[in-house]
Amino acid sequence: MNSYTEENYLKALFNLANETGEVNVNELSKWLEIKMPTVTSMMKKLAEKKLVHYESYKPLRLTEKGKKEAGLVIRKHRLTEMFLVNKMNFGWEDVHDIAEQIEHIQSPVFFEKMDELLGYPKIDPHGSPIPDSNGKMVWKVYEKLSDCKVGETVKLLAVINASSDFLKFLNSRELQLGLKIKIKSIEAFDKSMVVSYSKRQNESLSQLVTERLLVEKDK
Amino acid sequence: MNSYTEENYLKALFNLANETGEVNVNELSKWLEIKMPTVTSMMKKLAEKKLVHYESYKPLRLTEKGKKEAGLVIRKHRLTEMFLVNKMNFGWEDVHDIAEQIEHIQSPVFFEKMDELLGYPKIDPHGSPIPDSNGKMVWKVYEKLSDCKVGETVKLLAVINASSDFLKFLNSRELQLGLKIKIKSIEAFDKSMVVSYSKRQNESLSQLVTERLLVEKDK
DNA sequence: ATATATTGTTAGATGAGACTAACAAAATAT
DNA sequence: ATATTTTGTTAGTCTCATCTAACAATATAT
Repeated sequence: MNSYTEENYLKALFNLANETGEVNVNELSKWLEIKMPTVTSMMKKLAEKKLVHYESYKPLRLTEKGKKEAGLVIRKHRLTEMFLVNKMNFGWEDVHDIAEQIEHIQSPVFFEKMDELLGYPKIDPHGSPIPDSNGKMVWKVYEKLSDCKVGETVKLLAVINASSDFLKFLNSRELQLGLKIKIKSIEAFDKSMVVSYSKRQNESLSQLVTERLLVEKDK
Repeated sequence: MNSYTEENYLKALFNLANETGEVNVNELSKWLEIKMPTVTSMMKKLAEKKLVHYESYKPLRLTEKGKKEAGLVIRKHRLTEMFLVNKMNFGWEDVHDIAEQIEHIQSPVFFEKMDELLGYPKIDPHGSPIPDSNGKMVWKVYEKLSDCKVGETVKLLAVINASSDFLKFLNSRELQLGLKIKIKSIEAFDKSMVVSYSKRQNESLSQLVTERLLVEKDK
């Protein structure tokens, strides 16, 4: 069994991993707001437990075992977010901090029950995939709205870097997952986009917004 | 803010308090399965925080502040148990260990939402009162079934010392809160009772059982 | 290619919450 | 009333997860 703290390191390693699965000590340190020496020593501990590949001065990598256990923590987090939104009527902007705590509850049956009550969801309220009970997660291939072209119509399927403030902004514009968005124009100067969706015509979205919206080309 | 550990001590002090509100170090130590020296030092810490009245070699007593904070932890515990049973379809025998963890979640809004979804319940699934948002709790005056007389008809309103095994036993006899129970006879020898309720006629209940069932005389 | 900046490690300290061993006070039994 | 048992405290140690200070390795810039 991993401690509360260890679970947080595993989750962070998973979330920060680049294409090759590597994470730097410094990155992890900043992300967790924990000083580097503490991170180093925890990495040695996780290496002992065969959860992390650790070599001095080399980037960190989760082992297969580490990936699985990290995936299971993320599963608990995302199931919780989904439960909070769908069963407890929280807004998607309010669930992160609560899920951050509930993800550490030790009770398989508690999360199984959530999963069942939710009807075995595949994605969380922000469109992120929920890992399966083996910790395996598959990201669909989405495109950033910022990479789309004028005239295209796309479907909003996920948001990334979903801070509470960003989500509140989306709420204020009635932007929610599943919406069809039509790109009317793109400002060459600042890459801001004018888009239309549902009853909203010609809303302007800055690049900071459009690069956090993940979409699929409408078929 | 009190730590996870401090919350557990407060809760234990509250639950163990006798009529005068006193608890011995030894009792607390056994209850928490934590050695006495550790308990003593935690009591000094809680005394520093004005949560406990502590004097060497004297019994422990929660301060008013301590009572309130303990009540709030118990409130979170019992709201959680109610939520698990009423909203997540857990059996009353399966909720204690999960609630024991969730009671420490730091998120007032999370528990307010539970309370709201449950319709502001006054008692938990075992019939124990749920403290109000100021930590105040009122026990109704119940009687033990073991103190009732032959011929009386009573209503089952709460269970005490509700271990999972005890609750499973009650399940097996279809004994649940709200039932009307008629006392047919009492065995002088071992104080066991023969009772009838719902479709069950002449079920025999040992004294160990009857003294854990809290009832109200039928009016 | 060397100086500088950044990143990472080692060593040692800290606080929380647990422990054991030893002792002291209070309660109980003879 | 004294001896014994039970309860409670003190002192010191341990582990976990954190920190700072100092140093070492690697990366970057001139």
